[in-house]
Amino acid sequence: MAELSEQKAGEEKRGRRSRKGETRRAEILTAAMRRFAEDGYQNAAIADIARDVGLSLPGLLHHFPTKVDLLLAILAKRDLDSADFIGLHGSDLRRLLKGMVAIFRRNADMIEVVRAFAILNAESLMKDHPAKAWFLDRATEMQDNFASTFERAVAEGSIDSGIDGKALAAELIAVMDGLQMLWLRDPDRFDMVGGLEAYVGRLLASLGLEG
Amino acid sequence: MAELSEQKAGEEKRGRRSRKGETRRAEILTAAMRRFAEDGYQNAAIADIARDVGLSLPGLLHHFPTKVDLLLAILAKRDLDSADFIGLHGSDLRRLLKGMVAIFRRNADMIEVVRAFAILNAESLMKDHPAKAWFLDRATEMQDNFASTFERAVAEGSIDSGIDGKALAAELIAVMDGLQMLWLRDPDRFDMVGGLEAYVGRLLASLGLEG
DNA sequence: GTCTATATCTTGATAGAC
DNA sequence: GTCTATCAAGATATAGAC
Repeated sequence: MAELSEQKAGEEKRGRRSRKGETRRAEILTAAMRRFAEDGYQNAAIADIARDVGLSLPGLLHHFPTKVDLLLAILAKRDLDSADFIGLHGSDLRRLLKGMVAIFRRNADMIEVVRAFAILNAESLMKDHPAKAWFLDRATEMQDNFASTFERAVAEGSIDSGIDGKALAAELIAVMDGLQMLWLRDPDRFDMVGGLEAYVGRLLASLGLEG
Repeated sequence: MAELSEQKAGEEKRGRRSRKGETRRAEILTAAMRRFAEDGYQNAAIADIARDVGLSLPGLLHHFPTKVDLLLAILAKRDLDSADFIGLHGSDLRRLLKGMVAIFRRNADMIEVVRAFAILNAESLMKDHPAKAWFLDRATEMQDNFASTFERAVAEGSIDSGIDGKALAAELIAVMDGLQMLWLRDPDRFDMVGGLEAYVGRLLASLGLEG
């Protein structure tokens, strides 16, 4: 939260002064994400990222003073790009689940981005990782959103009152994360979208919502 | 495969000469796993591992000449320890699924080991990671085992012939991996075992195998 | 089997010129 | 905004003594 507003303030300040500066920043972020997707954050060398965009290392550090700043900028950008998911917040259960399948379908064409965030997500489990808090917050928020959608469905009587919304929310996240990992390991042979579709279909059926 | 037999040959050779040498090796492997669980393979410093067992860095390198050797020894040990899972191979579907829950229950008391392998598993997605092949092989094998159990159940007529064994096998692995990740991020608040139990229960019910 | 000392490499970051 | 030059730290690995 604090990082996000700081970041936005920084962007505005620079944006006012130079349009080309913003382009550079965006180029760097794209290159960084690609490197993080291949080597993870800790193992990627910012000197390589600099060379990818035709800069020297100090040239890159002029835009992002430290490696951590670069990482946090990527996470902040992701927060802004997550508007599509936020749009699903408040939908009914069926719509939410179908929406997640749609997001997966779109993600299947953005393997670099998916890979970067899957790697960073796992990496953030490590001790003292600078993205630890961000991924924890994001996971908690997603879980709460899903849980409240399940619970709303119970309250409206559209699904059985015996179900555990929090547990199903966690399971859904687990399935999505797990399917992504399998897909990343073998993108050509594994059908991530079909996998989620099958799971969601069976889940809806078992909740009596299919037809 | 090649690494494993090489490793076993090495162990036999040393084992014949000194029993205390084997103890040292085991100590080092335990310490290494703990470090890898915290920092990952790439980020962990073997000098720290050496200090954990009261050795200097060259002292450790006498037992494992390179860092990669240390990693491969851990993976080879894991292969030997996986006997419990192999015992489930060939069981019927119901027994296999209940067996996986039992393994999860036992794993819930071994968080360091689970964390180490979850971290290494994710890390192995990275480019040129030395454990890449091992984790790919292991995932493929598990998937094949699960799939053939599902397919056997179909052949025996105990479940519907419309089901896709390979897809369900992948889904099961995804759920287990995903639940593990959620648990590792928040071990006190998240019930990994209960999560898998709920999933398996619903899966069996939807296949008409509960009661 | 274990140590001290050292070589070598890589990395993130700074100083200061242009 | 970008560069050259440089630094300081940390890592793996080796040499050689005990």
